[in-house]
Amino acid sequence: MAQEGLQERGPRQEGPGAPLRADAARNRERVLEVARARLAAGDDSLQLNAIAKLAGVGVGTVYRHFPTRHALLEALVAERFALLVEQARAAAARDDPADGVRLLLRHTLGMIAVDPGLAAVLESADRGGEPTAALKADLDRAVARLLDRAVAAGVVRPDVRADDIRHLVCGVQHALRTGGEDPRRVELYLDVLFGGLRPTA
Amino acid sequence: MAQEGLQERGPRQEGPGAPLRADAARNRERVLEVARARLAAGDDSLQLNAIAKLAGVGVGTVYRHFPTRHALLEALVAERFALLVEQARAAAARDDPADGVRLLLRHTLGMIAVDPGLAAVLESADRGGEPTAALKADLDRAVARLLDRAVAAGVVRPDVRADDIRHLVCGVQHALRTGGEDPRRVELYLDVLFGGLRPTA
Amino acid sequence: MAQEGLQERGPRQEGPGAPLRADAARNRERVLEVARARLAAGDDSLQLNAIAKLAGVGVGTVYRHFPTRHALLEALVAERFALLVEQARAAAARDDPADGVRLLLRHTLGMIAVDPGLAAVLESADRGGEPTAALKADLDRAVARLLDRAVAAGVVRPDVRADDIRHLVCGVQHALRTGGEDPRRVELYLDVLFGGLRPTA
Amino acid sequence: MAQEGLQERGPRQEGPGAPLRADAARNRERVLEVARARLAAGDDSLQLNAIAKLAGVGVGTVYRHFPTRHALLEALVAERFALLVEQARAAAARDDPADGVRLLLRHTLGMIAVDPGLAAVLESADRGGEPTAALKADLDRAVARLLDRAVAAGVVRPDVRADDIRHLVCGVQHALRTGGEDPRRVELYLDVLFGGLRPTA
DNA sequence: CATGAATGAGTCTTCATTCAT
DNA sequence: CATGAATGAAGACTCATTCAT
Repeated sequence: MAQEGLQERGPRQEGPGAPLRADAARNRERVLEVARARLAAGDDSLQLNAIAKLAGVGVGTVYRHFPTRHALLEALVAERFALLVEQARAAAARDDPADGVRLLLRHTLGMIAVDPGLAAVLESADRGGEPTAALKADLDRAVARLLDRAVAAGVVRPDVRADDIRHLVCGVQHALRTGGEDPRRVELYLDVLFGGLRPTA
Repeated sequence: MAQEGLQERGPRQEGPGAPLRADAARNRERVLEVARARLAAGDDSLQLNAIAKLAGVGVGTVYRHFPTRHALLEALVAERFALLVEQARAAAARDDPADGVRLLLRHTLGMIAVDPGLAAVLESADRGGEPTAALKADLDRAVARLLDRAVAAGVVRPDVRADDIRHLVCGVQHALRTGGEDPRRVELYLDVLFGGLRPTA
Repeated sequence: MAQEGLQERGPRQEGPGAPLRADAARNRERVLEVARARLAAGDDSLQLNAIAKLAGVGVGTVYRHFPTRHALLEALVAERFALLVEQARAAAARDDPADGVRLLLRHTLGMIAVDPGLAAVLESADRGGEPTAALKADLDRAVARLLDRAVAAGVVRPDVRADDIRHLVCGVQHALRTGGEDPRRVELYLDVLFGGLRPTA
Repeated sequence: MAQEGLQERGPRQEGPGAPLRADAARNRERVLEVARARLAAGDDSLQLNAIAKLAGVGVGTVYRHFPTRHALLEALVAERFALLVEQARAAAARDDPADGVRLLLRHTLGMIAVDPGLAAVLESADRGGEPTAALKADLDRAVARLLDRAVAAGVVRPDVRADDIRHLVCGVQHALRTGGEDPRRVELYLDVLFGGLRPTA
C-alpha cells in the first residue's frame, strides 16, 4: 500500500505525462540505490560525481534526474517517508493511545536510524512547493490526532505538538548516533522521551 | 580560574614545556578569536586558510599552533568547557539533588547553545591524550556524583549514567536548533528531559 | 522573391532533392525562429540543446536539419542576405553613383546592425559549397558594378574593391556596437566611411 | 621609459607595500607570457587551467595572481597600453597635426594588431576602479589634445572625439582581421580612415 | 618561529554529440 | 524521421597542506 501511494506520487511530480522511459527509470533507480548506500555508509556528502561513477552512469545523467543535491535527498527520502506516514497512521489507530505514542516514537526512531536523510527532512523547516512538505503535513496530521487522544487520556502533556515530536525524536536519534551503537541506550532514551511526555504529576 | 586551568592543561601538553613566546601567544589568541567568531557566525567549516587571513597571520602559523582542525576546535572549546565543569560542580553541590539536576541540564544546554563546538566535543568519543578528555572526565565525575544523590533521593532513574546526560542534552540542543528559535520549546524540551529522567512510577 | 531565391538555393543543396515533409519543414522553421530570437536577444552562443528545447523539438531534430552551428547560422542568415542583395542592386541602379554608395553603406549597416549573424557571414572567408557563397558573389557583383561607376564619376578611389566595402562596413558596425547606442555616432561613422572612400584630393 | 612607467604602476596596484617575492614574480611573469602567447596564437579563451599547465605552475597560482580572466587580460594589456599612451603622446607632440593624426592611427592600429586584448580593452566601456581606466583616460587626453590642434588646422572634422578614434581604429582592425593578412588593405583602410576624418569640403 | 606562495587533487557543472527507443 | 536520455570530456574553481624564504 505504501508502495502504491509512492507510485502515485513519484512519477507525477516529475512532470505532467512523462512516464519516464524504461531505461531512464532504471538509471534513476540505480542512482537512488547508490546514494542510499552512501548515506547508510555514513557519507553524507552525496557527491554527484562519485555517485554517478558508482552507479555506472554518466554525471550528466545524475544531473538530469536530480539537478541539485537536495533534489536527490528528497527523492531518496520520499519513499521511506511514505512508509513512515503509514506507520504513524497505524500507531494513531491503536486503541490505547499510550501504546500508540510508544509505537510512534519507536517506529520513527527506527526509520531515521536507518535513513539519516529522513531525519534531515523531518527536521528541516518547510519550504513551499517541496514534495515532501505534503508528506510532512500528512505525518503531523496523524501525529496530532494521536496526541489529542493521548492528552485526553492523560498520558501526554497538553503543550506538546506534532512538530515537537518530530524534533524530539530526531534529537534522541542524534544523541544515540553520537554515542555509538548500544541497545541499552536505545531503550533508555526512548523511555526517557516517552516518560518526559507524560503530564507533570 | 578557568583561564588558569586552561593554561596548565593546554599548552604544556602541546609542546615540551616551552611557555610560548609572547608574540606566539598573541598569534595563538588571535586565531582562536577569529575561529570563535566564525563559529558564532554559523560557519562551522573552520577553513584554516580563511581563519589565517582574518587573523592576520600566515597559514603556517595556524598549522603550527593547531595541526588539525580538531585541535583547533578543542582549544576553542577548552575555555568554555572548564566553565561548564565549574557549573556542573556547583549544580552537584546543591542541597536538593532535583534542583541540582535541573540546574545542570539548563546550564549545559545554555552553554552548548552558545557554543556549538562545545556540543561537538561533549558528544565526541573520548580519544586518549586529548586535553579535553580530562575535562570530560571531570565533568562526568561531577555529574555522576549528582546522579548518585538524585537516584538515592528517588528523583532520577538508576539506569541513567553521566555520559547519557551529555548525549541527551546535546540531543535536546539538536532538536532546538533545527526547530528555530522559540523560548517555549526551550522550556518544554527541558521539562520533557527532566521529567523523563524520573523513575517510572 | 527573396524567399523563392532561398528556396531554390538552400534546401535543394542540403538534401537529395527531397522537398521536405510538411512536419519536417515546420520543425525546421521553428528552430530557425528560435535561433533568430536568441541571436536578437544577444545570445550568440547558439546552444543547440537550448534551441531544441525552446523550439519544442528534440535535439536530434535540430542536428538533422543543421549538422553544425555554422549551418544553422547560414540558414538563419540566408533570408536576410537575399534581402541585402536586393537592396544592393537597388542602390547600384541609382542614377547618381554617389547617392548609390551612400545608400549601399547605410542599408548594409542597417541590416547587419539588426542581424549580427549576417555580419559574421559577410566577414567570413568564402568556403566552397556554402549556399551563402553564391549570395556573397551576387552581392559583390552588384557592389562592384556600383563602384565602377562611382570611380568613373570620381567619387570613389579606384583601389577600393567590393570585398573592402563588406569588411569596412562590418568594421564600422563593430565600432558602433562596442560604443553603445548613439545615433550621433551612426551618422558620424557613416560620414567618415563615405568621406574616406573619396579619392584623395 | 615606458617600461619604467609600467614598473611603477604594476606592482603598486597589487597591494600597498607588497613588492612580490622573487619566485612569485617569476611565476606571475611566466603566466603572463603564456597567456600572451595563447592570445597571439589566436586562442582568446584564456582558459586558466590550460595556461597554468603551459606555464608549469599550479592552477591555484594562476588564480592567486589573477582571480578572474578579466584580471589576467588587464594585466596582460597594461604593459602595451602604457606603450601606446607613450606613442600617442609622441604623435600629439608632432609639429604638423596631420602627421600626428596619421601617426596616431598607424601606431594604434599596429599595437592592437599585435595584441587583440588591447583592442578589447580599448573598446570596452569604462568600469570604475580598473587600472586600465586611468590609462584609457591618459590616452584620450593625449588624443583630444591632438584632435584640437588638428581641428584648428582644418585637417579633422570638429565633431570627432577621442573615443571615436578609439572605436574607429578598432573597427578598422576588425575589418582587417576578418579579411586575412594583406598589406594592401592595411594601407588602404588607414587611408580611408584618415581621409574620412577630414572636414567635408 | 612566522610567512604566505605554491601546489594540485578534488569537486562541481555545462554542453556538444550520440544513439536507443 | 523525431525524440530526448545518456554520455563524458572539458573547464572552472576551491582549499587543505607543504615548504621555500
